[in-house]
Amino acid sequence: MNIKQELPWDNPRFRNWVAVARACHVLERTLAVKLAPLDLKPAQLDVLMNLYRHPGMSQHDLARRLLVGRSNITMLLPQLEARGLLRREGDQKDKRVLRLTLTEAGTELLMQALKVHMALIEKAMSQSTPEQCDMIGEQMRKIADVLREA
Amino acid sequence: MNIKQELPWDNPRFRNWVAVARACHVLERTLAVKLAPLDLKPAQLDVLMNLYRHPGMSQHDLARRLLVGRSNITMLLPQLEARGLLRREGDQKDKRVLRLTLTEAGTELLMQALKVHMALIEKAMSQSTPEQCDMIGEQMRKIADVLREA
DNA sequence: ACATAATAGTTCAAACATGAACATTAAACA
DNA sequence: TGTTTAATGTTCATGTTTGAACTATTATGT
Repeated sequence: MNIKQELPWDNPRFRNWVAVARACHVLERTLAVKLAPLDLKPAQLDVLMNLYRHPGMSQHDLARRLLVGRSNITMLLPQLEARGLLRREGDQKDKRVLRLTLTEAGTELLMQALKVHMALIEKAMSQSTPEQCDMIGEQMRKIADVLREA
Repeated sequence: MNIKQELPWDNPRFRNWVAVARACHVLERTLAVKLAPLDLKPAQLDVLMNLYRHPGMSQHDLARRLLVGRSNITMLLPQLEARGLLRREGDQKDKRVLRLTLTEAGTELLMQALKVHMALIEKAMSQSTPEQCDMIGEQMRKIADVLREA
């Protein structure tokens, strides 16, 4: 059995996915650098973005959206709350859950961070035509769906 | 000024990149689970893959390829070396550098891990036609190039 | 040759993420 | 109703990642 014949690097799907992973990794690292002046990490930006789009989320929902453990959220939020970027208020109907909302300051900081994020993505995706860009997004959404059932 | 007009979520490039990031994240998490039986983490698999393709690499080169700090490598390698998966040998010409090579056992484990990784990628990318897949890889390589100059 | 710069790797403390065990509250159901 | 099961969030111990300071070695410039 000649193992070389089965090497993943000969497989287009493998090579191309490696490229995807690399691009993600590079953009994430670059984002971290560009976000540093705002004293914000990519993970924290993800929190703010999700709270902006889904105000009143519970911590559990937030954790699932971020693909992260609940305890991670517990450790992450107090920093942001102490900076006055978000509020945690107990739900009246279900006393277990905490409802999360951005404050004015949180929204403000988010908008600044989004400018940075957006500029980076523009730079990255300016290589692709709108059609290519949409196709990539479509495929990636399919991939996420397929894998979440795995 | 109506801030809503500038919201990134209205921008296709932004939305589509978010999908890319999500897909990467999901695949990475899934890979971690599937790799657990081999007692291997994604980061460790990356090390093995790079040493397989570039035998005799220095730790510094490895760190740069993995987009990670040098100290990370220093912390990562002893575990793998203790498991007999790789060797670290001092370069004769330059006594500062350590040359890294996979052992037989390391190559063996890598092949098993690659089967797992490959199966996952096959499942993910089976959604795309070969043409779409190649196009995605091509765009992603461009993105990585553009950003590394940023 | 000598002093200065740069490079490879290590160490260490701090930040961060993870998962299991736990307390509290709610839902299911007998 | 009362008991069991499940869900939410926290705590804590463990492991990982990071960046700055450090040692040792090589390159550069005078």
